[in-house]
Amino acid sequence: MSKTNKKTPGRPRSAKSHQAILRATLELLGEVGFDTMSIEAISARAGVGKTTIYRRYSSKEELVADAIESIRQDVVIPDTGNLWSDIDELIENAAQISLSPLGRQTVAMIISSASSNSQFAQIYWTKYLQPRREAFAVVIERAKMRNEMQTDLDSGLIFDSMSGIMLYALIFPPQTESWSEYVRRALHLLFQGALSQSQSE
Amino acid sequence: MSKTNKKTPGRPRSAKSHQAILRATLELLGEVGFDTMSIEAISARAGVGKTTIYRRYSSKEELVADAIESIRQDVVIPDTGNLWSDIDELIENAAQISLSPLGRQTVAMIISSASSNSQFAQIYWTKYLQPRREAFAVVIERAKMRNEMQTDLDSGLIFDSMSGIMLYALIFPPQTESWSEYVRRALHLLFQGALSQSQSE
DNA sequence: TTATTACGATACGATACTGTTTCGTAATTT
DNA sequence: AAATTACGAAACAGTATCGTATCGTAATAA
Repeated sequence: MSKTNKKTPGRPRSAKSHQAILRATLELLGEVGFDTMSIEAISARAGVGKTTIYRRYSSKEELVADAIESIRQDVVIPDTGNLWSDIDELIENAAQISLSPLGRQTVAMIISSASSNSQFAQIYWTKYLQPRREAFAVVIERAKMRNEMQTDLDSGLIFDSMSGIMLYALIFPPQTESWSEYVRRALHLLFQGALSQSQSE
Repeated sequence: MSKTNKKTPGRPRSAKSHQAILRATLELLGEVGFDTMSIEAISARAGVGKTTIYRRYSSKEELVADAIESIRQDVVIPDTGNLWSDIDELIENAAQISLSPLGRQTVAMIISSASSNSQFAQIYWTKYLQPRREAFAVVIERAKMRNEMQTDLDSGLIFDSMSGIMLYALIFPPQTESWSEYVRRALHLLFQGALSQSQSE
């Protein structure tokens, strides 16, 4: 029912144009942000007619949602055998994604829309954060089994706190150290209480 | 050298108009956000001519910065004699400010500008967060003196972590409990590690 | 009173984007 | 070959905002 079934007559939609549109959308989103970005600018950069975009998407929201969707990365579940090594991997992973212009603008979009309509925030939560939150639960579970953590802690709450700290560091970048180092230090503070008493360092 | 020295000839600028402009700016900022907000709309709502605004401010950024500046609240330093009571007060205070539409839009503005130009983020940091960060250091210092906390902890880092958690909860509001309750729970997790061993609850 | 500045209103040209339509051409199915 | 659909380009009317300029009026200082 997918590619093999080419029953529609007429010229098919160009996959090349489609890719170009998504690419241009992401680039502009990162450069100027959602509000400032115009359909005209997207079509110009993609080298396609405005019509081609309007034929595919009926709103900018729809287009951007699809563009972001198209680059969704696989969820990583680190398993180094040690909690802090796992966390370091997560930090590096988060750094790559969220320190990019696109990452910043995505976050900005979510927040500004969060007050009036919660569309983007909902989508982002469900499609991006939720799976990672669940993957993180596995990491925590392993740490508990290795006796690195207290067993009664809420992994979801830990994930949220970690995310919050990272988000804050994204907006107000540390002056005297790198983002990763700063986040690592903050998470260490967070986990001090989460660690078993035997694991004081 | 201020009001008493009325040496300039001609009609003075209307303080009433000035107030109306700032008020309208804040209202619209909360309602539609920075990008969507037009000078025309502000002047219309304030009941003043566009000219009057352009005479005072040369850019929207300048106007908004002044408007936000005008409602800057005094820094609160709670001193209840108990760390958790102090923190509860801070949470309630933060809830009032940041859960409002204006608070949300302010945060959104800072984040979206953080990537291209860091103007707002810088201003917000210097004028808003920095003083509160320092005030919080006092709260922590008192807690240390009461022996409620380890003495070697970095109060700035704790403040940043708290802010991050609050920010995250602002964007992705908890579904099953109130914002304040959720934040309180997260901060409890954070402070578990910060508390002295004798103060396990 | 006179000079000076601010006021609100309105008009202005300029720019930019919207979403639609029309056009001749290209690609694909039947 | 014929029918059908998509393509990019261009023109379109409509809307919105920009920042400036001009107006007659109001308020204040010298």
